[in-house]
Amino acid sequence: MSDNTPIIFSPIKSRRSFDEIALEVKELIFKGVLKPGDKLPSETELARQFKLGRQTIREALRVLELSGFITVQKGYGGGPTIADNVLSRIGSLFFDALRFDKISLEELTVARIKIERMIMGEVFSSIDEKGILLLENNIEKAKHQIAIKKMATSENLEFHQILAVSTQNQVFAIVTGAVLGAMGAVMSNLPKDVSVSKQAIVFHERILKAIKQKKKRLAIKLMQMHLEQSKEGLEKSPGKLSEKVQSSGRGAAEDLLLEE
Amino acid sequence: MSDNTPIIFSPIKSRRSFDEIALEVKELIFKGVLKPGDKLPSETELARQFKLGRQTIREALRVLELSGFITVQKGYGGGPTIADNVLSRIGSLFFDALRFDKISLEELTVARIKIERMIMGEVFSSIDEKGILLLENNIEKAKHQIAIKKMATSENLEFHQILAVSTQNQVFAIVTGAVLGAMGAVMSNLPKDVSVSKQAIVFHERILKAIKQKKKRLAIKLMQMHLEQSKEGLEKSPGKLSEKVQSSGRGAAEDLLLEE
DNA sequence: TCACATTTGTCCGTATGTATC
DNA sequence: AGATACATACGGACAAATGTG
Repeated sequence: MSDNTPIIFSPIKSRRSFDEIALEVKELIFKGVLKPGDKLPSETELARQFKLGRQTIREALRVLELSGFITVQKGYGGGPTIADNVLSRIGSLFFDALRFDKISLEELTVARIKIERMIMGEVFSSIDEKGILLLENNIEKAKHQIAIKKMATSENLEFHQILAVSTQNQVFAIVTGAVLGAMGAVMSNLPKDVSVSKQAIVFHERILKAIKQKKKRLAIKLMQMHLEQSKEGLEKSPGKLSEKVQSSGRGAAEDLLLEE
Repeated sequence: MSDNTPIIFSPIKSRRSFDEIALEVKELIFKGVLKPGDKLPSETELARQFKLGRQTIREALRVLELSGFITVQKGYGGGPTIADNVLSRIGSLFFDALRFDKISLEELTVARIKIERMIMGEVFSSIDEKGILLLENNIEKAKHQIAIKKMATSENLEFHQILAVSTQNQVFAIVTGAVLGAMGAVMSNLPKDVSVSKQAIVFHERILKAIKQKKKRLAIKLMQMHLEQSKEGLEKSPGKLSEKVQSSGRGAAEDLLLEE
């Protein structure tokens, strides 16, 4: 009940030095002083400049890394580099959230249908030639997989991601990426059946055709049918996502942490 | 081209010990062995159990903290506690993405309208008495804020979150939580104007009324109007978010990092 | 109010692994 | 192969915060 209080804000109690350092670097990035590809000084050098210990600097770098602002390479010529991974971090956190909340397969597929239906509606006002080309190439790639008797799961998911990207709205792209990531994880735990991939490709071709012909209602309808069919396929393999997705950790830590 | 491939997974090159520790703890959380509220052992104790240095443990804790899985408190009785802040982390990363100019305010608000419109459609088939009660309570809380001449921003955002939760679909709740988190971050950087909160509450009351009367089309229409109005309000504060949000950093780090 | 214990935050010095030249 | 530069990791120490008696 009290758990329904909104999420949203974390109090600004950053009196930890490494948080402040991370914040300063972020500000420099937002200002454009530091751009993706730029290299930050090494840990020891940063420690010298900020007059802080290396441990503190390291934790600041962890913060920046986990927020998608830098990557770190070791070895000669390595060190922290400004990156642009915020979106992919959002995607992977989203996937974590799915697992954390133990979302059911039912919920996931239902939400996917609604979301992709909505996106299909958006695509028509924004897709360009390049987007259509991407879709065509994707279908070719998928067909090639089938031709060599392989599943085309990731190619087929990519079809939907391309559609989301075609809305020209990153928010849709992020949300879809996250949901499809979860779907991919589910599907990777399913028995392989090439005919499933084949069915999907047929739908993708029909959807693409509808897009080319600017038949919006048809495209939306086809998408709906496509996803409903896919949903039914998934339902035949029983179980919750929370059970499906769990990597079979052998629980080394389990005993330790709980021995108390 | 190759950059269009979906986000989703980061390569598993985690040869760093702290990444592995973080992963192990995450798995325990996913499995349900560790639940929000549970306390982890102290840093020194963890170091002992995992047979690692305290520094390594600390970095693992940073990873977990930045992913929203734990919070850390200092002092007696403090230490790491399992938390459920993944959504708020996603929200703040969304906000980072906005400032990084990866997402425009336009994109965010447009996406929000489409998503909430969709959710409004779902609410009718799933909301129960409890949900309606939550909405009523929320409006009361918001009104109380206004009564004492305060903004009701977070209360008003919560209204929308409650709607998303009412769909009984966690995916919608998560997506909405992330988007609203970003909206909240945006709004917190806007000049305070109680009349804005007031306007929103009026709409919320009308929407709630429509829900009670099972007038689906009306509710959707009201939601759309409400959000369009809110969007216009945001657009009046001129410029891009990236300009608005900059905290006037005095650039202490700037000179240092660039002196090379 | 005053110690006191616990735990994070921060520092230093040192050693090891790793990638590049 | 060897030297260099860097991140990774260890151990020990002290400061600062926070709750208890």
